[in-house]
Amino acid sequence: MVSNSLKHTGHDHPRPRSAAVVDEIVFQLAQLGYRDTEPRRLVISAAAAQGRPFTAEELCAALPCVGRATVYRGLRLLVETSQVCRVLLEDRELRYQLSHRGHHHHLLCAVCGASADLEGCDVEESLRAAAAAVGFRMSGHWLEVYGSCTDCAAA
Amino acid sequence: MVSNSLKHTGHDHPRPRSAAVVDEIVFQLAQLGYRDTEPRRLVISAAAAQGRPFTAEELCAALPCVGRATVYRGLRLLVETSQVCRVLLEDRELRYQLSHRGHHHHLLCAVCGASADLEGCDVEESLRAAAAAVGFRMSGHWLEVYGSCTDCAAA
DNA sequence: GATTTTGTTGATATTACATATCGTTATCAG
DNA sequence: CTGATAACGATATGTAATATCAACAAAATC
Repeated sequence: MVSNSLKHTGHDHPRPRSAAVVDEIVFQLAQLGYRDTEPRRLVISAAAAQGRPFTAEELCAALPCVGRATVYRGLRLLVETSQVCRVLLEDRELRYQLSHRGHHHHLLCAVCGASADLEGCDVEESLRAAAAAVGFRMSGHWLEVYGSCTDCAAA
Repeated sequence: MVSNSLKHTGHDHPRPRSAAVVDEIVFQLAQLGYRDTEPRRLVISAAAAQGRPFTAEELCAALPCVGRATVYRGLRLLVETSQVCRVLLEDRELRYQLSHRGHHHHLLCAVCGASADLEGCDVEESLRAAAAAVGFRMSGHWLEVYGSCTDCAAA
């Protein structure tokens, strides 16, 4: 049974890295009362296997044996529990990717589609101050940065 | 003829402010080779009449006498020519609003839907530096700030 | 281990939003 | 005025996501 092998945490046979990620997320969900199901594991596994930000449809295509509704529901659940975060492309296409941190921003390569996390940037306070100047009380923000990654900039 | 009265720029009868805005935008479009048509003026006029960020559907509803396709085309033209800018709500709903400036950001009230422009905030350089630290060459960014306006914060 | 409870699944229909098509119409240059 | 062509609009089509609901399976209870 696949789910058994995924639950297995021994070291005798090295498993793909992603399996550990799936186990971890399933565990997090269990803590919140969400069940451990085969289709849900498949969705998580497929999401973890993506090398770059992906769309819901791409996940559906990668999981022909899982119903569309289940993929969408699973993805929404992952977003709600902050296991996956939304990424907005320059052409405003909505994509997703695993998130390992809390609040952060993305650097998106317009050429190859790669994504990197933006570190060491605290716009938070300067935004809050600018908002206050206009009488706004800031509660959140959304930021995406577009450009080209090292490789694509070189080529 | 309505378009004639709109073109009129005399001062004898004070016209609604928005008429001047429409004339200005129509002029800008003419500079770019776009024709001055009645339906297009209606779209621009309706967009200018909105008190807050609006959706394409809202414009369609406000303009029952103009075809949907025309409203969508007009809106897209206005975005392409930077006369109108896109606003992304927290629930990722896409809205529009007249833009009087070049690049700027929006403060969006989650309660009443009001929007204000964010001034005196230059995240540009700090973002560029943070991106460069990861090897990215930044070409642009998208930022929306959410919160509550003065009135809604008080209530 | 069997049974009950209830969250979950998935085929399908439906909704919402946006664009494509294409014959007709209106604008504007000459 | 007249012709070339941009623009219009009714409609069809496409796309993305959700709603429905009977059947199912995971976890709890007995």
